Amino acid sequence: MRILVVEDERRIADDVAAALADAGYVPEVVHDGEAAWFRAETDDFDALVLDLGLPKLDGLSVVRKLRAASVRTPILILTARGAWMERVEGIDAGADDYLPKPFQAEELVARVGALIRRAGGHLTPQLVYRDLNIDTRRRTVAVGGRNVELSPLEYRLLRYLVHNQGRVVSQSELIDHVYGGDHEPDSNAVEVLVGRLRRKVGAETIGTRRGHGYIIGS
Amino acid sequence: MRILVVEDERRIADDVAAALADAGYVPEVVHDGEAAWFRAETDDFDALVLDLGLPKLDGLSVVRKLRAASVRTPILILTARGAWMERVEGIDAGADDYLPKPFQAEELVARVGALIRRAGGHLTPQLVYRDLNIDTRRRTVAVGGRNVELSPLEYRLLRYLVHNQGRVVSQSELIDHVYGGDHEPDSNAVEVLVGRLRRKVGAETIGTRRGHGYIIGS
DNA sequence: CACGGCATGTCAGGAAACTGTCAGCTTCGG
DNA sequence: CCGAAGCTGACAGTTTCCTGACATGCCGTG
Repeated sequence: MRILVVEDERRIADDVAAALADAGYVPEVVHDGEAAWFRAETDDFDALVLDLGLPKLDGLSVVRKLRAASVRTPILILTARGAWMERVEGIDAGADDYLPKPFQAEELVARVGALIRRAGGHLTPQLVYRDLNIDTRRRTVAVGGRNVELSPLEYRLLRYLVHNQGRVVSQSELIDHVYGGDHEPDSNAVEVLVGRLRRKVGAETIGTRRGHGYIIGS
Repeated sequence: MRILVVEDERRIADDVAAALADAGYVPEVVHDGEAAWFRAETDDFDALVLDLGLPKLDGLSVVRKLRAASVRTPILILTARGAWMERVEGIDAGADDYLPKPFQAEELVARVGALIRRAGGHLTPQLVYRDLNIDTRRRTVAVGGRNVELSPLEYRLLRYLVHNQGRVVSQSELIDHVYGGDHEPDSNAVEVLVGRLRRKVGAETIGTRRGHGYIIGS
């Protein structure tokens, strides 16, 4: 499931993208209205998450232009708290739902899920690699149908690898995405974590590319 | 039977609430459109009584948004005398009936009763998980057929978990939805609450995902 | 008003899980 | 066969969660 996230504030955009990725979606982020319009009209997303205060072309105009162009992708708009005018205008312009800032990442994910379900009747996003299955709603992992208990870090690591399956992921990239960046650089924490994860999901699941990083699904 | 009354004029709101309470309903009063939207979407009422001239978010928008969000609760709108435009718009927006002001309290109660009867099976007043049953109208909880007394917070917590059964719910999400967001961030109130709830409904009902949150229905 | 009861938050102690560090070992590439 | 990279078991510090005890505040009753 691909989601286009349109938000100019870097921090919020990153948070939203991370939360969506958490849930098994594939977010793409752009930072201004023109890019949003171009991407949404050119490509086919399952949903849009759209901030209203945008550079170049404001969010409402994006909604109107897309609807005028018969783009029916469900749109969730983000509005400042109490700016009810914006909400009403947004709905009028053709948005499907709104979420007042500040919001819980979980709530955004839930709303996006609801939008997509309403639009197309799809199910909970699941990440799959062979007989390994990550249910992002339950936050459970099953291998060959058998449930496996993972710690928070193990879960994030596995999710990131499965999400990027077929690609080699370097240790520093993992530190960025699993630990949020700040971590002792010369530490074997990742190696230890990978080891523990392998014991739980099966050693053959995660491959090592000596000197490059780790990979799932060679 | 729970009725959400949305009316900004204090006197009218009180009268309506009193009349409904007399008739055996359980009224809840809010005074602006945003609160109405929040309560009606979050919770499960048997009917809405909705004034049109509201602060923050007008009544018609509330109706439209609720219907857009698939909230099917029957809605009775209150309109000024002779404002037939409003009535048409209200019905168009998805309201089920209207009552021109001024009105007799008895008539309002009668109409509300008719609405609820007409709605019949639309609502989901029962939340169920295994042998645990929540009657949202009576606000009662039964486990294995035996009634269990819950405090207000315990009830809300349980309802939220059952409503989201099969999904891991983080503590911060619970703080948002059970406490309405404002709460000391480093407090173990949620843990204590969960503990007390477990003692009442059976410890095995609520699972802990260490580092992730709580879940019902693993 | 004093009282008790109830709901709920805070705190402290402890158990269990989580995770980083380290040292020694294995494996791989050249 | 060597060195570097990666793996692993053991250990310890930290975090998370649970629980009982206590404090506080509210509310209805006598």
